[in-house]
Amino acid sequence: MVCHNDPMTTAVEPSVGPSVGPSVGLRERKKARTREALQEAAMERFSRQGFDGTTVEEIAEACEVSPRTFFRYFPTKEDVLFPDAAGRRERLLAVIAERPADEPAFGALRAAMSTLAVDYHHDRDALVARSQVVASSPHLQAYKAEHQHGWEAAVVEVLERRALAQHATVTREELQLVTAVATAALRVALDAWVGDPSGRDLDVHLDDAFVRLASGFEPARAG
Amino acid sequence: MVCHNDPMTTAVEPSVGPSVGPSVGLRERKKARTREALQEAAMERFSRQGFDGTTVEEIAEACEVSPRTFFRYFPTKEDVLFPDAAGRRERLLAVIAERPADEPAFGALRAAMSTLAVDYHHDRDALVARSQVVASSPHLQAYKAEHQHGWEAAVVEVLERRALAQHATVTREELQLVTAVATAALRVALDAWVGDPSGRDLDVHLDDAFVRLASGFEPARAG
DNA sequence: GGACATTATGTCAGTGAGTGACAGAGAACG
DNA sequence: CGTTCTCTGTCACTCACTGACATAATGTCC
Repeated sequence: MVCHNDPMTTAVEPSVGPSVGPSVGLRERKKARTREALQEAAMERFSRQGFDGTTVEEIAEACEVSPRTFFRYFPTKEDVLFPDAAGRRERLLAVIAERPADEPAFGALRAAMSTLAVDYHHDRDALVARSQVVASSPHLQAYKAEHQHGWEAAVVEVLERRALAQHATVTREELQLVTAVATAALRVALDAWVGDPSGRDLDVHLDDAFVRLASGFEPARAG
Repeated sequence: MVCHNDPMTTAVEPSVGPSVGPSVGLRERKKARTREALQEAAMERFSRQGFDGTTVEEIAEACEVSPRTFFRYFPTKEDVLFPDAAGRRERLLAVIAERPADEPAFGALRAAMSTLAVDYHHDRDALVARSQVVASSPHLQAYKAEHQHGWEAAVVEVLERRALAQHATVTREELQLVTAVATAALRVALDAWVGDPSGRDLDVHLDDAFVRLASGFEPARAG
Protein backbone atom coordinates (compact mmCIF):
# COMPACT_ATOMS: atom_id res chain seq x y z
CA MET A 1 0.00 0.00 0.00
CA VAL A 2 2.76 2.37 0.86
CA CYS A 3 4.70 0.99 -2.01
CA HIS A 4 5.58 3.60 -4.60
CA ASN A 5 5.64 1.15 -7.42
CA ASP A 6 2.75 -1.12 -6.68
CA PRO A 7 2.73 -4.01 -9.12
CA MET A 8 -1.03 -3.99 -9.09
CA THR A 9 -1.64 -0.39 -10.02
CA THR A 10 1.42 0.69 -11.96
CA ALA A 11 1.37 -0.20 -15.63
CA VAL A 12 3.91 1.80 -17.56
CA GLU A 13 3.85 -0.75 -20.34
CA PRO A 14 0.40 -2.32 -20.31
CA SER A 15 -0.50 -5.56 -22.02
CA VAL A 16 -1.87 -3.68 -25.03
CA GLY A 17 0.63 -2.49 -27.58
CA PRO A 18 3.52 -4.85 -26.86
CA SER A 19 6.17 -2.63 -28.40
CA VAL A 20 8.86 -4.96 -27.14
CA GLY A 21 7.10 -8.09 -28.29
CA PRO A 22 5.84 -11.11 -26.46
CA SER A 23 9.37 -12.35 -25.90
CA VAL A 24 9.18 -10.56 -22.58
CA GLY A 25 6.45 -12.38 -20.75
CA LEU A 26 4.23 -11.27 -17.96
CA ARG A 27 6.39 -13.08 -15.46
CA GLU A 28 9.51 -11.15 -16.36
CA ARG A 29 7.72 -7.84 -16.33
CA LYS A 30 6.34 -8.58 -12.90
CA LYS A 31 9.75 -9.52 -11.66
CA ALA A 32 11.27 -6.34 -12.98
CA ARG A 33 8.58 -4.29 -11.31
CA THR A 34 9.00 -6.03 -7.98
CA ARG A 35 12.73 -5.51 -8.20
CA GLU A 36 12.35 -1.81 -8.87
CA ALA A 37 9.75 -1.48 -6.17
CA LEU A 38 12.08 -3.05 -3.63
CA GLN A 39 14.89 -0.76 -4.66
CA GLU A 40 12.77 2.34 -4.42
CA ALA A 41 11.19 1.41 -1.14
CA ALA A 42 14.60 0.59 0.29
CA MET A 43 16.20 3.78 -0.96
CA GLU A 44 13.39 5.91 0.36
CA ARG A 45 13.70 4.38 3.82
CA PHE A 46 17.48 4.37 3.87
CA SER A 47 17.51 8.07 3.12
CA ARG A 48 14.97 8.80 5.80
CA GLN A 49 15.98 6.46 8.62
CA GLY A 50 19.48 5.40 7.65
CA PHE A 51 20.63 1.99 6.57
CA ASP A 52 20.91 0.41 9.99
CA GLY A 53 17.59 1.88 11.02
CA THR A 54 15.76 0.02 8.30
CA THR A 55 14.96 -3.67 8.40
CA VAL A 56 14.49 -5.96 5.48
CA GLU A 57 11.11 -6.89 6.85
CA GLU A 58 10.07 -3.26 6.61
CA ILE A 59 11.14 -2.97 2.99
CA ALA A 60 9.45 -6.19 2.04
CA GLU A 61 6.27 -5.22 3.82
CA ALA A 62 6.16 -1.93 1.96
CA CYS A 63 6.11 -3.84 -1.31
CA GLU A 64 3.77 -6.53 -0.04
CA VAL A 65 6.19 -9.36 -0.43
CA SER A 66 7.70 -11.65 2.15
CA PRO A 67 11.19 -11.02 3.54
CA ARG A 68 12.18 -14.31 1.98
CA THR A 69 11.35 -12.90 -1.43
CA PHE A 70 13.54 -9.89 -0.82
CA PHE A 71 16.52 -12.18 -0.49
CA ARG A 72 15.57 -13.92 -3.70
CA TYR A 73 16.07 -10.63 -5.50
CA PHE A 74 19.07 -9.36 -3.59
CA PRO A 75 21.57 -11.67 -1.92
CA THR A 76 22.15 -9.22 0.92
CA LYS A 77 20.54 -6.13 2.30
CA GLU A 78 23.48 -4.12 1.01
CA ASP A 79 22.99 -5.23 -2.56
CA VAL A 80 19.71 -3.41 -2.91
CA LEU A 81 21.73 -0.21 -2.83
CA PHE A 82 24.05 -1.12 -5.69
CA PRO A 83 21.78 -2.57 -8.33
CA ASP A 84 23.88 -1.74 -11.37
CA ALA A 85 27.30 -2.50 -9.97
CA ALA A 86 27.71 -5.71 -11.91
CA GLY A 87 26.78 -4.06 -15.19
CA ARG A 88 29.19 -1.20 -14.70
CA ARG A 89 31.95 -3.57 -13.83
CA GLU A 90 31.42 -5.57 -17.01
CA ARG A 91 31.39 -2.43 -19.10
CA LEU A 92 34.61 -1.24 -17.50
CA LEU A 93 36.34 -4.51 -18.24
CA ALA A 94 35.01 -4.51 -21.79
CA VAL A 95 36.37 -1.04 -22.47
CA ILE A 96 39.78 -2.00 -21.18
CA ALA A 97 39.85 -5.16 -23.24
CA GLU A 98 38.96 -3.28 -26.42
CA ARG A 99 41.62 -0.64 -26.10
CA PRO A 100 44.51 -0.68 -28.59
CA ALA A 101 46.81 -3.47 -27.57
CA ASP A 102 49.97 -1.39 -27.54
CA GLU A 103 48.55 1.25 -25.25
CA PRO A 104 50.16 1.34 -21.80
CA ALA A 105 48.02 0.15 -18.91
CA PHE A 106 47.78 3.62 -17.44
CA GLY A 107 46.29 5.04 -20.61
CA ALA A 108 43.83 2.19 -20.98
CA LEU A 109 42.68 2.66 -17.42
CA ARG A 110 42.32 6.36 -17.88
CA ALA A 111 40.13 5.86 -20.92
CA ALA A 112 38.06 3.22 -19.20
CA MET A 113 37.51 5.40 -16.16
CA SER A 114 36.42 8.27 -18.39
CA THR A 115 33.82 6.03 -19.96
CA LEU A 116 32.65 5.08 -16.53
CA ALA A 117 32.49 8.75 -15.65
CA VAL A 118 29.96 9.60 -18.34
CA ASP A 119 28.05 6.61 -17.06
CA TYR A 120 28.02 8.02 -13.56
CA HIS A 121 27.23 11.45 -14.89
CA HIS A 122 23.86 10.29 -16.10
CA ASP A 123 22.40 9.51 -12.72
CA ARG A 124 24.11 11.94 -10.46
CA ASP A 125 21.08 12.27 -8.22
CA ALA A 126 21.02 8.57 -7.46
CA LEU A 127 24.73 8.69 -6.74
CA VAL A 128 24.42 11.57 -4.34
CA ALA A 129 21.57 9.93 -2.48
CA ARG A 130 23.47 6.70 -2.29
CA SER A 131 26.63 8.30 -1.01
CA GLN A 132 24.68 9.93 1.77
CA VAL A 133 23.25 6.61 2.77
CA VAL A 134 26.66 5.01 2.65
CA ALA A 135 28.03 7.74 4.88
CA SER A 136 25.48 6.80 7.51
CA SER A 137 26.81 3.32 8.09
CA PRO A 138 30.37 2.05 8.52
CA HIS A 139 29.03 -1.32 7.54
CA LEU A 140 28.10 0.02 4.16
CA GLN A 141 31.41 1.75 3.66
CA ALA A 142 32.99 -1.62 4.11
CA TYR A 143 30.72 -3.11 1.52
CA LYS A 144 31.51 -0.41 -0.97
CA ALA A 145 35.21 -0.72 -0.36
CA GLU A 146 34.99 -4.44 -0.91
CA HIS A 147 33.33 -3.89 -4.25
CA GLN A 148 36.12 -1.61 -5.36
CA HIS A 149 38.68 -4.14 -4.25
CA GLY A 150 36.86 -6.82 -6.18
CA TRP A 151 36.97 -4.65 -9.27
CA GLU A 152 40.68 -4.21 -8.96
CA ALA A 153 41.37 -7.91 -9.09
CA ALA A 154 39.28 -8.32 -12.22
CA VAL A 155 40.90 -5.31 -13.88
CA VAL A 156 44.37 -6.61 -13.14
CA GLU A 157 43.46 -9.89 -14.74
CA VAL A 158 42.30 -8.23 -17.93
CA LEU A 159 45.42 -6.10 -18.05
CA GLU A 160 47.55 -9.15 -17.54
CA ARG A 161 45.93 -10.95 -20.44
CA ARG A 162 46.45 -7.90 -22.62
CA ALA A 163 50.10 -7.67 -21.67
CA LEU A 164 50.61 -11.35 -22.28
CA ALA A 165 49.13 -11.11 -25.76
CA GLN A 166 51.55 -8.27 -26.46
CA HIS A 167 54.55 -10.13 -25.08
CA ALA A 168 55.08 -7.07 -22.95
CA THR A 169 57.33 -7.31 -19.94
CA VAL A 170 55.39 -5.87 -17.07
CA THR A 171 55.22 -7.45 -13.67
CA ARG A 172 51.96 -8.25 -12.02
CA GLU A 173 52.94 -5.99 -9.18
CA GLU A 174 53.26 -3.08 -11.56
CA LEU A 175 49.79 -3.74 -12.95
CA GLN A 176 48.37 -3.98 -9.46
CA LEU A 177 49.89 -0.65 -8.56
CA VAL A 178 48.62 1.09 -11.68
CA THR A 179 45.17 -0.34 -11.14
CA ALA A 180 45.06 0.59 -7.49
CA VAL A 181 46.18 4.09 -8.34
CA ALA A 182 43.64 4.53 -11.10
CA THR A 183 40.91 3.26 -8.82
CA ALA A 184 42.03 5.74 -6.21
CA ALA A 185 41.78 8.51 -8.77
CA LEU A 186 38.24 7.56 -9.66
CA ARG A 187 37.26 7.33 -6.03
CA VAL A 188 38.70 10.71 -5.11
CA ALA A 189 37.15 12.32 -8.17
CA LEU A 190 33.78 10.82 -7.39
CA ASP A 191 33.90 11.95 -3.78
CA ALA A 192 34.81 15.46 -4.79
CA TRP A 193 32.15 15.60 -7.46
CA VAL A 194 29.41 14.26 -5.24
CA GLY A 195 30.41 16.41 -2.28
CA ASP A 196 30.62 19.63 -4.24
CA PRO A 197 27.31 20.44 -5.91
CA SER A 198 27.15 22.68 -8.96
CA GLY A 199 30.91 22.58 -9.13
CA ARG A 200 33.05 21.20 -11.89
CA ASP A 201 31.96 18.14 -13.78
CA LEU A 202 33.10 14.66 -12.93
CA ASP A 203 35.26 14.46 -16.05
CA VAL A 204 37.16 17.52 -14.94
CA HIS A 205 37.82 16.10 -11.50
CA LEU A 206 38.89 12.84 -13.04
CA ASP A 207 41.17 14.48 -15.58
CA ASP A 208 42.79 16.52 -12.86
CA ALA A 209 43.54 13.41 -10.88
CA PHE A 210 44.96 11.53 -13.83
CA VAL A 211 47.10 14.46 -14.90
CA ARG A 212 48.42 14.62 -11.37
CA LEU A 213 49.25 10.93 -11.45
CA ALA A 214 50.84 11.18 -14.86
CA SER A 215 53.21 13.94 -13.86
CA GLY A 216 54.38 12.05 -10.80
CA PHE A 217 55.13 13.05 -7.24
CA GLU A 218 58.84 13.64 -7.60
CA PRO A 219 59.62 16.56 -5.31
CA ALA A 220 62.47 17.85 -7.45
CA ARG A 221 61.10 17.82 -10.93
CA ALA A 222 59.63 21.26 -11.43
CA GLY A 223 63.11 22.65 -12.06
CA MET B 1 40.21 -27.36 27.73
CA VAL B 2 41.17 -27.12 24.13
CA CYS B 3 42.34 -23.63 24.78
CA HIS B 4 46.01 -23.08 24.09
CA ASN B 5 46.32 -20.35 26.60
CA ASP B 6 44.24 -21.57 29.45
CA PRO B 7 43.99 -18.86 32.09
CA MET B 8 44.02 -21.50 34.78
CA THR B 9 47.19 -23.31 33.82
CA THR B 10 49.27 -20.77 31.95
CA ALA B 11 51.30 -18.50 34.17
CA VAL B 12 54.02 -16.77 32.22
CA GLU B 13 54.26 -14.12 34.92
CA PRO B 14 53.20 -15.80 38.16
CA SER B 15 52.31 -13.96 41.30
CA VAL B 16 55.80 -14.47 42.72
CA GLY B 17 58.43 -12.08 41.46
CA PRO B 18 56.23 -9.25 40.29
CA SER B 19 58.84 -7.79 37.95
CA VAL B 20 56.28 -5.34 36.68
CA GLY B 21 55.13 -4.34 40.11
CA PRO B 22 51.79 -4.57 41.86
CA SER B 23 50.49 -1.65 39.83
CA VAL B 24 49.19 -4.28 37.43
CA GLY B 25 46.63 -6.11 39.50
CA LEU B 26 45.40 -9.63 39.16
CA ARG B 27 42.29 -8.40 37.40
CA GLU B 28 44.20 -6.76 34.59
CA ARG B 29 46.48 -9.71 34.13
CA LYS B 30 43.50 -12.01 33.89
CA LYS B 31 41.91 -9.76 31.34
CA ALA B 32 45.02 -9.67 29.23
CA ARG B 33 45.28 -13.43 29.34
CA THR B 34 41.67 -13.92 28.35
CA ARG B 35 42.10 -11.49 25.49
CA GLU B 36 45.16 -13.30 24.20
CA ALA B 37 43.50 -16.65 24.67
CA LEU B 38 40.53 -15.53 22.60
CA GLN B 39 42.80 -14.24 19.85
CA GLU B 40 44.82 -17.40 19.71
CA ALA B 41 41.84 -19.70 19.82
CA ALA B 42 40.16 -17.66 17.12
CA MET B 43 43.22 -17.56 14.90
CA GLU B 44 43.80 -21.26 15.24
CA ARG B 45 40.25 -22.05 14.20
CA PHE B 46 40.10 -19.46 11.45
CA SER B 47 43.20 -20.96 9.87
CA ARG B 48 41.84 -24.45 10.12
CA GLN B 49 38.16 -24.02 9.30
CA GLY B 50 38.04 -20.58 7.74
CA PHE B 51 36.42 -17.48 9.14
CA ASP B 52 32.86 -18.27 8.18
CA GLY B 53 33.24 -21.84 9.35
CA THR B 54 33.98 -20.72 12.88
CA THR B 55 31.36 -19.46 15.29
CA VAL B 56 31.90 -17.09 18.14
CA GLU B 57 30.35 -19.64 20.42
CA GLU B 58 33.05 -22.09 19.45
CA ILE B 59 35.84 -19.63 20.18
CA ALA B 60 34.33 -18.67 23.50
CA GLU B 61 33.80 -22.25 24.48
CA ALA B 62 37.43 -23.08 23.75
CA CYS B 63 38.48 -20.45 26.26
CA GLU B 64 35.75 -21.35 28.74
CA VAL B 65 34.02 -18.01 28.61
CA SER B 66 30.53 -17.14 27.48
CA PRO B 67 29.87 -15.76 24.00
CA ARG B 68 28.71 -12.60 25.69
CA THR B 69 32.16 -12.15 27.15
CA PHE B 70 33.73 -12.49 23.74
CA PHE B 71 31.83 -9.44 22.59
CA ARG B 72 32.97 -7.56 25.66
CA TYR B 73 36.54 -7.96 24.44
CA PHE B 74 35.94 -7.52 20.73
CA PRO B 75 33.07 -5.49 19.35
CA THR B 76 32.70 -7.79 16.35
CA LYS B 77 33.89 -11.20 15.31
CA GLU B 78 36.12 -9.54 12.75
CA ASP B 79 37.95 -7.45 15.30
CA VAL B 80 39.58 -10.45 16.92
CA LEU B 81 41.67 -10.72 13.77
CA PHE B 82 43.05 -7.19 13.87
CA PRO B 83 44.04 -6.63 17.45
CA ASP B 84 46.78 -4.06 16.86
CA ALA B 85 45.14 -2.05 14.12
CA ALA B 86 44.35 0.91 16.35
CA GLY B 87 47.90 1.13 17.67
CA ARG B 88 49.43 1.02 14.22
CA ARG B 89 47.11 3.71 13.03
CA GLU B 90 48.07 6.00 15.87
CA ARG B 91 51.75 5.44 15.22
CA LEU B 92 51.29 6.19 11.54
CA LEU B 93 49.53 9.46 12.28
CA ALA B 94 52.18 10.38 14.84
CA VAL B 95 55.00 9.86 12.36
CA ILE B 96 53.29 12.03 9.79
CA ALA B 97 52.64 14.77 12.29
CA GLU B 98 56.28 14.82 13.39
CA ARG B 99 57.74 15.11 9.94
CA PRO B 100 59.44 18.38 8.95
CA ALA B 101 56.74 20.88 8.28
CA ASP B 102 58.03 21.94 4.87
CA GLU B 103 58.19 18.42 3.52
CA PRO B 104 55.66 17.68 0.76
CA ALA B 105 52.84 15.37 1.64
CA PHE B 106 54.11 12.65 -0.63
CA GLY B 107 57.46 12.53 1.16
CA ALA B 108 55.87 12.52 4.57
CA LEU B 109 53.62 9.66 3.59
CA ARG B 110 56.50 7.73 2.14
CA ALA B 111 58.45 8.07 5.36
CA ALA B 112 55.45 7.13 7.47
CA MET B 113 54.74 4.07 5.39
CA SER B 114 58.35 2.98 5.71
CA THR B 115 58.07 3.19 9.46
CA LEU B 116 54.96 1.10 9.28
CA ALA B 117 56.81 -1.36 7.10
CA VAL B 118 59.44 -2.16 9.74
CA ASP B 119 56.53 -2.57 12.08
CA TYR B 120 54.93 -5.12 9.81
CA HIS B 121 58.27 -6.75 9.20
CA HIS B 122 58.49 -7.83 12.80
CA ASP B 123 55.55 -10.16 12.75
CA ARG B 124 55.51 -11.43 9.24
CA ASP B 125 54.19 -14.83 10.28
CA ALA B 126 51.10 -13.35 11.87
CA LEU B 127 50.54 -11.24 8.79
CA VAL B 128 50.78 -14.17 6.45
CA ALA B 129 48.40 -16.24 8.53
CA ARG B 130 45.99 -13.37 8.72
CA SER B 131 46.07 -12.68 5.02
CA GLN B 132 45.23 -16.30 4.33
CA VAL B 133 42.26 -16.09 6.63
CA VAL B 134 41.16 -12.86 5.01
CA ALA B 135 41.39 -14.46 1.59
CA SER B 136 38.93 -17.11 2.73
CA SER B 137 36.05 -14.72 3.27
CA PRO B 138 34.79 -11.84 1.14
CA HIS B 139 33.20 -10.48 4.25
CA LEU B 140 36.61 -10.08 5.82
CA GLN B 141 38.04 -8.41 2.77
CA ALA B 142 35.34 -5.82 3.14
CA TYR B 143 36.25 -5.30 6.74
CA LYS B 144 39.91 -4.85 5.92
CA ALA B 145 39.12 -2.45 3.12
CA GLU B 146 36.99 -0.39 5.45
CA HIS B 147 39.86 -0.13 7.89
CA GLN B 148 42.14 1.18 5.19
CA HIS B 149 39.53 3.66 4.10
CA GLY B 150 39.13 4.82 7.67
CA TRP B 151 42.85 5.35 7.89
CA GLU B 152 42.82 7.50 4.82
CA ALA B 153 40.37 9.97 6.27
CA ALA B 154 42.45 10.36 9.40
CA VAL B 155 45.66 10.76 7.42
CA VAL B 156 44.13 13.41 5.21
CA GLU B 157 43.08 15.32 8.28
CA VAL B 158 46.60 15.30 9.70
CA LEU B 159 48.03 16.39 6.38
CA GLU B 160 45.51 19.18 6.16
CA ARG B 161 46.45 20.50 9.58
CA ARG B 162 50.08 20.38 8.59
CA ALA B 163 49.44 22.27 5.38
CA LEU B 164 47.37 24.84 7.17
CA ALA B 165 50.11 25.51 9.68
CA GLN B 166 52.49 26.05 6.80
CA HIS B 167 50.10 28.33 4.92
CA ALA B 168 50.63 26.01 2.02
CA THR B 169 48.20 26.12 -0.86
CA VAL B 170 47.14 22.54 -1.44
CA THR B 171 43.58 21.52 -2.03
CA ARG B 172 41.93 18.86 0.03
CA GLU B 173 41.36 16.90 -3.13
CA GLU B 174 45.07 16.83 -3.80
CA LEU B 175 45.75 15.53 -0.33
CA GLN B 176 43.09 12.89 -0.72
CA LEU B 177 44.64 11.74 -3.94
CA VAL B 178 48.15 11.57 -2.52
CA THR B 179 46.91 9.68 0.51
CA ALA B 180 44.87 7.23 -1.52
CA VAL B 181 47.83 6.62 -3.77
CA ALA B 182 50.23 6.09 -0.90
CA THR B 183 47.79 3.69 0.73
CA ALA B 184 47.54 1.83 -2.54
CA ALA B 185 51.32 1.55 -2.64
CA LEU B 186 51.44 0.09 0.85
CA ARG B 187 48.67 -2.34 0.06
CA VAL B 188 50.26 -3.57 -3.16
CA ALA B 189 53.65 -3.89 -1.49
CA LEU B 190 52.15 -5.83 1.40
CA ASP B 191 50.29 -8.17 -0.89
CA ALA B 192 53.39 -8.85 -2.93
CA TRP B 193 55.52 -9.39 0.16
CA VAL B 194 53.08 -11.69 1.84
CA GLY B 195 52.36 -13.65 -1.31
CA ASP B 196 55.97 -14.15 -2.28
CA PRO B 197 57.85 -16.02 0.43
CA SER B 198 61.62 -15.69 0.79
CA GLY B 199 61.55 -12.96 -1.81
CA ARG B 200 62.57 -9.36 -1.41
CA ASP B 201 61.90 -7.56 1.81
CA LEU B 202 58.87 -5.41 2.39
CA ASP B 203 60.93 -2.23 2.31
CA VAL B 204 62.13 -3.08 -1.17
CA HIS B 205 58.63 -3.68 -2.45
CA LEU B 206 57.51 -0.46 -0.86
CA ASP B 207 60.40 1.55 -2.24
CA ASP B 208 59.73 0.21 -5.69
CA ALA B 209 56.14 1.29 -5.51
CA PHE B 210 56.97 4.77 -4.28
CA VAL B 211 59.66 5.26 -6.88
CA ARG B 212 57.15 4.25 -9.50
CA LEU B 213 54.66 6.77 -8.15
CA ALA B 214 57.27 9.49 -7.92
CA SER B 215 58.35 9.15 -11.53
CA GLY B 216 54.78 9.34 -12.78
CA PHE B 217 52.85 7.48 -15.43
CA GLU B 218 53.39 9.88 -18.29
CA PRO B 219 53.61 7.72 -21.40
CA ALA B 220 56.00 10.02 -23.25
CA ARG B 221 58.69 10.66 -20.72
CA ALA B 222 61.33 8.03 -21.40
CA GLY B 223 62.58 9.99 -24.42
C1' DG C 1 -9.52 -24.65 -23.59
C1' DG C 2 -7.19 -28.37 -20.73
C1' DA C 3 -3.02 -31.11 -19.03
C1' DC C 4 1.57 -30.56 -17.63
C1' DA C 5 6.05 -28.60 -16.60
C1' DT C 6 8.33 -24.16 -14.70
C1' DT C 7 9.02 -20.93 -11.63
C1' DA C 8 7.99 -17.36 -8.30
C1' DT C 9 6.37 -16.86 -3.85
C1' DG C 10 4.91 -17.68 1.12
C1' DT C 11 5.45 -20.17 5.32
C1' DC C 12 8.11 -22.36 8.73
C1' DA C 13 11.93 -23.48 11.25
C1' DG C 14 16.54 -22.69 12.24
C1' DT C 15 21.54 -20.57 12.56
C1' DG C 16 24.52 -17.04 13.92
C1' DA C 17 25.99 -12.26 15.06
C1' DG C 18 25.19 -8.79 18.17
C1' DT C 19 22.78 -6.18 22.28
C1' DG C 20 20.45 -4.77 26.65
C1' DA C 21 19.30 -5.92 31.37
C1' DC C 22 19.99 -8.10 35.48
C1' DA C 23 22.25 -10.78 39.06
C1' DG C 24 26.07 -12.93 41.20
C1' DA C 25 31.09 -13.88 41.89
C1' DG C 26 35.29 -12.07 42.57
C1' DA C 27 38.92 -8.39 43.09
C1' DA C 28 40.27 -3.88 45.00
C1' DC C 29 40.32 -0.96 48.83
C1' DG C 30 39.31 1.09 53.17
C1' DC D 1 36.00 -7.49 57.88
C1' DG D 2 32.78 -4.96 54.95
C1' DT D 3 32.05 -2.05 50.87
C1' DT D 4 32.53 -0.85 46.35
C1' DC D 5 33.78 -1.70 41.75
C1' DT D 6 34.15 -4.56 37.81
C1' DC D 7 34.07 -8.68 35.33
C1' DT D 8 31.24 -12.36 33.98
C1' DG D 9 27.23 -15.54 33.00
C1' DT D 10 22.44 -15.99 31.96
C1' DC D 11 18.35 -14.79 29.70
C1' DA D 12 15.74 -12.83 26.29
C1' DC D 13 15.65 -10.44 22.24
C1' DT D 14 16.48 -8.37 17.28
C1' DC D 15 17.88 -8.97 12.76
C1' DA D 16 20.24 -10.85 8.63
C1' DC D 17 20.16 -14.85 6.16
C1' DT D 18 19.20 -19.92 4.62
C1' DG D 19 17.12 -24.53 3.53
C1' DA D 20 12.95 -27.18 2.82
C1' DC D 21 8.49 -27.71 1.50
C1' DA D 22 3.91 -26.50 -0.22
C1' DT D 23 1.24 -23.64 -3.20
C1' DA D 24 -0.14 -20.69 -6.67
C1' DA D 25 0.81 -18.35 -10.67
C1' DT D 26 2.72 -18.47 -15.23
C1' DG D 27 4.40 -20.60 -19.62
C1' DT D 28 3.77 -24.33 -23.02
C1' DC D 29 2.18 -27.99 -25.77
C1' DC D 30 -1.59 -30.18 -27.87
